[in-house]
Amino acid sequence: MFHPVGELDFIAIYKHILTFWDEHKCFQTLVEKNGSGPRFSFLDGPITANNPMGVHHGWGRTLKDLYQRYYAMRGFHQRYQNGFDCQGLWVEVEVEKDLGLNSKREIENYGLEKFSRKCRERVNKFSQIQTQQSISLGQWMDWPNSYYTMSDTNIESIWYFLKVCHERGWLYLGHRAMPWCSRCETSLSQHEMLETYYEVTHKAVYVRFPIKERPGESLLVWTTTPWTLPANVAAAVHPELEYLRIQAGEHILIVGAETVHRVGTEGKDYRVLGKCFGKDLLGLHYDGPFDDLEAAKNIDHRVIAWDMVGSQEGTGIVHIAPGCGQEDFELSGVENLPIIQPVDETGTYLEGFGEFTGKRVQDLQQAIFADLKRKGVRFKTESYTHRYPSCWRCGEELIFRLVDEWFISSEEIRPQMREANSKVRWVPSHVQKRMDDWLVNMGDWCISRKRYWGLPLPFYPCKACGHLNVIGSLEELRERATEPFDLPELHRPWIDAVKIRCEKCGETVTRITDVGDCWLDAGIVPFSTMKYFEDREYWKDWFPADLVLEMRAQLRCWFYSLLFMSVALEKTAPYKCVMTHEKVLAEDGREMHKSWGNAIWFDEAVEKMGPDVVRWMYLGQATTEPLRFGYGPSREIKRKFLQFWNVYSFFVLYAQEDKPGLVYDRVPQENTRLLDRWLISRVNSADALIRASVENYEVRKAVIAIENLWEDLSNWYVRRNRRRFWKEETGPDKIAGYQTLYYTLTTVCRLMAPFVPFISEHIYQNLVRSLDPSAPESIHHTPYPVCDPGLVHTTLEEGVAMVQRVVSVGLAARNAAGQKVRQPLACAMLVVPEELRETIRQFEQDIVEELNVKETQFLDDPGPYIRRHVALDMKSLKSRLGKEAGAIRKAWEEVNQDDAYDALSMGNEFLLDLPSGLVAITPDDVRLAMEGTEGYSAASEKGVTVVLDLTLTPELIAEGRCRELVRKLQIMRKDAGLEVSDRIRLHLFRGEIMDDIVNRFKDFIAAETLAVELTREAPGQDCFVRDIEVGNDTGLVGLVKVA
RNA sequence: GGGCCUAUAGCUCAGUUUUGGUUAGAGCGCACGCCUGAUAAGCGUGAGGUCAGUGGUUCAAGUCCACUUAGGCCCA
Repeated sequence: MFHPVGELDFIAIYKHILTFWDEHKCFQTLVEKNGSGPRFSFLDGPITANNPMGVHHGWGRTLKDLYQRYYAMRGFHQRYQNGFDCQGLWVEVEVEKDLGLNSKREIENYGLEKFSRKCRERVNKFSQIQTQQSISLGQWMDWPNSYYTMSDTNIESIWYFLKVCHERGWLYLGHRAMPWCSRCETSLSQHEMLETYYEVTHKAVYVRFPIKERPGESLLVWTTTPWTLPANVAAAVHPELEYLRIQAGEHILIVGAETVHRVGTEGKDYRVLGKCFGKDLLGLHYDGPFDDLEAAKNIDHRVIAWDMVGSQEGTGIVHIAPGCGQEDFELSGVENLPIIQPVDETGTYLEGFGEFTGKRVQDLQQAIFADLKRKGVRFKTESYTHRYPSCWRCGEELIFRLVDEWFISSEEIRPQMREANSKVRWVPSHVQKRMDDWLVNMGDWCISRKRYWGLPLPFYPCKACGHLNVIGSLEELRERATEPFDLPELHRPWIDAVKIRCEKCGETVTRITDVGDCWLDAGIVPFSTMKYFEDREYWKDWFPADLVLEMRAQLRCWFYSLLFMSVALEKTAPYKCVMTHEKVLAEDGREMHKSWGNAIWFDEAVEKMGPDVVRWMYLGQATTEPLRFGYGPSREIKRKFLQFWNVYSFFVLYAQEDKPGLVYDRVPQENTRLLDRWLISRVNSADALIRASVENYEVRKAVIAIENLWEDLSNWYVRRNRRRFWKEETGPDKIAGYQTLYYTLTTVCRLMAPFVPFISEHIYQNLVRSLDPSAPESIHHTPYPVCDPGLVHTTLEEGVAMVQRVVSVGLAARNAAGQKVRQPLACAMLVVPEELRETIRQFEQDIVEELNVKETQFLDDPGPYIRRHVALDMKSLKSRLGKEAGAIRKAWEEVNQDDAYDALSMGNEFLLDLPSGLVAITPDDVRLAMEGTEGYSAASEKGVTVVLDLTLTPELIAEGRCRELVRKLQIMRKDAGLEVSDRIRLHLFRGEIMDDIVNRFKDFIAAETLAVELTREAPGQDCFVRDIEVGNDTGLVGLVKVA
């Protein structure tokens, strides 16, 4: 039979169950069991195997596991392939830190071969750690079969993709200004700019550009990046904006009309001389601030038109340096501007920049300012706070510089991607529009990185003939290589040694040294991991994925690269549905931050809360809102589980005694009570709701449905049925009760199983497997329960809900009258909806017991028993009617409250006759209250009114005192340290009340307190003794355990 | 400057679409109490809301529409 149930210990349970699954190979059994089932294709987004997992990873992983487990219980065959993202700057930067390296030069000195080995080691180490962490969260995956984006297969698949792009003419080497990290010495692509903008305060400078054609007059230009001034070639104005010619001190300046206030303090120290439009300034020439430098010597600085110039920004005149900004660079094409590239990869000034040469951008500010001052063109400086991008990896502020990078053109594919996106189901739906916005705005995809540990781009540009050779596979590389090779892996530096023959001219060609954007690595996985090249039939079975699920930030990373590559290769989206979730915050609503002390580590969360609690926290949260993760919420969750656990514990406690013949997976049919059928109905209607919610990606709804089921099970079914299980004999009624509870507990566990795999397995093992060894070995091998509509009784569920409300309202009426529940009352009169009377009548006994009344009656009209009272809401009246409110209050004292109540409670207005005329009082102006008339107490809520008859007969009073006495005896039993089943001898000594009560209720008292002997003699030395007070009487009581 | 999301009790959040409809709900916290055969558990009652604001549609708006404000996210 069952094992006794101890305390709820999530940690012990999960550890035990993990071992159990492992020893019994439960996951493998599941995969085999569903091997011939319909397919559910889930595609796992690769997690970067670079650090231990954080709690923010747990959300997605829990959702992923929920869906895989749910569809597994529904018999679906799945791949269960986990993925690791292995390449790119992420890994390099961490390895650099470990090795104490701090630049590309240091890496090269260290040796690329050793460096690549270290990167691989790191990935291997953390993929193992992350695997263990995921297992502890309960994730079931085919772990040994995880894919790694650094694998040769993955790399070759990307090569194929790149070759396809090349064949379509999409691939090109671009020369552009890119956001650049001078520490990592690489550019950042558009999607790497995500979450890289921070509030930064910079020193901004106003600089004069003296106009050649107008001696003594200058353009005033403002910039937050003074280091770019040596690269200035032009000044841009908006042709349609108004500009002012002003006298400021000794200078005459040209400034935008709307920004002129910046020139001085509140406009006091300048004088307007004239005005003009931007177009009037076009073509003017000016002296650049650094014309003395070799690199800027022959530049012809002029004023150009640009309609992106904002009227509020800076001075309305924009400094243009095409070598230092993307928009500036684009403008240089339109305006045919020269381009000055001031810095190298490390942000160091190149030759030709005088004293700046050899210095880094970050260290130059003072020198530039000093130089500008010396030349007399520095107008003023100011601190300026704005959002500025920094490197997402190392935190270094980014600069913009001109670089050669490889791009995939997005013009041709853009409409196809938008079309494909329109067929995808996004959860939540508005993300689809986000994706479309992103696609509309996406620039060409910059795929090259000037780094080491990454996908080697298979580009072999021929210096002799200019032809670009793109290799599409390892086999092709072998065929075209100048000599045979043996590579340990497709990575730098090994691959760099391979040279090929140009297919055009036959010249020997070397690979470019660039590696690829890591989103290429991740975007190819629907092909590389689904046997696109080896087994097309298999691929067709699994592509496109039914579900992809990641945090929303993946929109322009993984979701984007997946879509791009899949549309390029197959003209279709690789996913049918994409579910996204928001980010995880600390309990206080802020980001988790080590230094703020609000961070919780993943391992710590699992070890302290238990994985089931962690999962419940994730699954109970709307995926559209950030999750607040913390110990406070986890305690609340544990309490909810405890409610269910206690029912389980209660059931096992009694079932072990009585050993009723229980049958797994059978709905009790015979001898059931109405409340049994109600519970069975609740389970089945919840089942339907849970399934629908999960399948519609409304996981939270399912979680709430389960919690409500726990609540009804514990707080109504068990509460109302407890005495049924105390009975000595085990008759048909009791057996039906057991089977109902058994059916419910095991079914609810199976409903919960995909959500909380550990605790549900634990209970299943005890309730099902220990009883029926032929049942499936694991709860996760059982089919997900199917709602039987024939067992759902809507009227019954509504009726019980109404009974629950009657009880609640009745207790409120008791509370209002100050009558404790233990004092029996004669009658509760109920006003309830006509159509539910019949159902409610069947539960009269429940109402009678819960409210402790002798009987219930239905009432058509509570009128004679209640007094209505309408209180004015003076605030509302004052705001609506002003001064009249006082007069209304006076007049209100004369109003018949019943009439007013009736009118207002129906939502109508009530007309009040004032000397000044009729005033309409609306339901918003009042508060409706109800109280019992003399001798009655009443309360009302949502269509239910309960009137209690408060009249106490001597008989009722005596019974109340008896219950009081019994209660105090029970406390004594507990204080005496007795077990609940211990039998006692009871001494009721002294006190008149005893005589009366004992005479009337002797049997009742004996039964309730398990007294086998009840005596009026004085308690002896062996007794636990106490003076107690009942009503106005006191007495001496003793009790002692008897054998 | 453009787009998307959010705003409900002290706190954390349901409810809002499909389908506008009685007195807007829960948990936590707080106050008071009950129960004592689930017991280092369980339960009840209460206080606490101008449903961000304004306007509109409607017999009827927390719910639909428009605008405004505040916060968040994204783009530029």
